[in-house]
Amino acid sequence: MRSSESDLTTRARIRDAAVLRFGRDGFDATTVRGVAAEAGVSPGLVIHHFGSKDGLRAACDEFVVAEFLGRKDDLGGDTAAALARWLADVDTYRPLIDYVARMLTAGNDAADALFDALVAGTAKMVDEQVEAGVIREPLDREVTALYLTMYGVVPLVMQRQLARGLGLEQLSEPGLRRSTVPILDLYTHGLYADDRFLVAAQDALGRTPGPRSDKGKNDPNQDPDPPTAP
Amino acid sequence: MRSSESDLTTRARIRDAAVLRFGRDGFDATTVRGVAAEAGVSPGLVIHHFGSKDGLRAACDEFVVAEFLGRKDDLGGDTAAALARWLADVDTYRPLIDYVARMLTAGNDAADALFDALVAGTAKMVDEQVEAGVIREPLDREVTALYLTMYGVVPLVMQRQLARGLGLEQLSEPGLRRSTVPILDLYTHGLYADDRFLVAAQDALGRTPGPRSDKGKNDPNQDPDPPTAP
DNA sequence: CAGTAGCTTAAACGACTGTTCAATCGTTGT
DNA sequence: ACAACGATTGAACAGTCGTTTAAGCTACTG
Repeated sequence: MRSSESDLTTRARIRDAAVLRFGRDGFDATTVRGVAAEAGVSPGLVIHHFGSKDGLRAACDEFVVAEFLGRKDDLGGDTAAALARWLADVDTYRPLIDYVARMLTAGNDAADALFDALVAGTAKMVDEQVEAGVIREPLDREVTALYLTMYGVVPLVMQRQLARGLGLEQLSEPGLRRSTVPILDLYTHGLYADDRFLVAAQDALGRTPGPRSDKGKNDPNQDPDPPTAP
Repeated sequence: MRSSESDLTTRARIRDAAVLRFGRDGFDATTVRGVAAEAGVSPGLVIHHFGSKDGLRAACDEFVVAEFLGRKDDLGGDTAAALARWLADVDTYRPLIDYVARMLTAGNDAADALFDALVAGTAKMVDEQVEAGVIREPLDREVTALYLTMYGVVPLVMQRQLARGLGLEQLSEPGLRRSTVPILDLYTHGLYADDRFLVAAQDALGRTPGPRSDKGKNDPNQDPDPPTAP
């Protein structure tokens, strides 16, 4: 995904064309013939190099993940930094971003491995920064790291809706810039003015699923995040 | 999506079968023949009732969205409550949940309309609860509502990864229960121990994109959420 | 009872799909 | 120069897809 045109192996050109198409249109909607046309070769050559369409997908998975994790195989490294690096330059990395976004909602083994690496990276970061006093001690580090990871990648997965919500044609760096401060504000001061919801949930869930939840329950104000269920 | 078997119009049975298949396997991977088999009818009948596979999708979109927004067409209503209601009883609503999750990453007009309704509902809730003093005044209500909406639906969109991260086969009510308190903790106390990141970002972005960002920039600790870009 | 309108089916059509295959081209090694 | 081998192509194959069509079935209306 660097040189714009030739001076690349034909195999690499096909792979790049596939990353582009898979990311832009999705795996099912992309045809071998389409990839071949994008790469300027015949359909048969695509199969010759990758065995099958699924083999092509596997090669793309491997390439994009390696590109994303920066080729250093020490998982749990700087995944968040890599994500930020990509998003800071969304126009050049768009094909890779789109591909990763598709992967994260795909549901195959490669996608699972990628997500696990992201969660591991976030968990490592949480541990380090809690140690350093930058982050509060979360009530549940594991679950917190899991949700922080999901919150971190959801702008990729839902980039269409995010761009529309920001009033943009497509995701762009200035658009994302507008998000930075409000999100840091949320992560710094939280959303709620006090801890009444938290206390209510702790009261209701702390004991074995009991009856009396006379406070957290049917107050008209529901929060927009995952459920509570008395 | 209520009665388990018959006493339903054939058209409704086909529609329910389609919601199930579209949600479980995705639109492209679902065949008209598969929907017909699921509903116990012939493929031709599916087309007879809905005109085309895309017509079937449109009917499913309309049905699921109506079911989700509770049939009250006053958009911006209790969408968060509806979401919580579904997730509190994830096993019975799984087909609808899966379908909505697919919609939100689909990229058609119906999906856009659904997401807009969700954002509108969240924005309304933010306004009300800020008024009531339950929620702090966010720095940017619009962007905050947008991200709160995405954070609210990401457990649906990434339910596979969420379930895996929680150590479950598939999303279940007890699993989600474990998430409640840590998330409320995040929304109550925030993540960071102090406001150094927020202040740094405000310093860097407050003025016109200037040079001097001697603090917020290259500190080794990146946060897992969308980018910052000096 | 006759007739008509809609529900339903089985079979087929045409367009696409991933993949195969034989043949050609270009390069390299000897 | 020749042989050998991988790269590459165009055409073809078999399968699946969405959709069409003609015919049968059911149920209600006159």
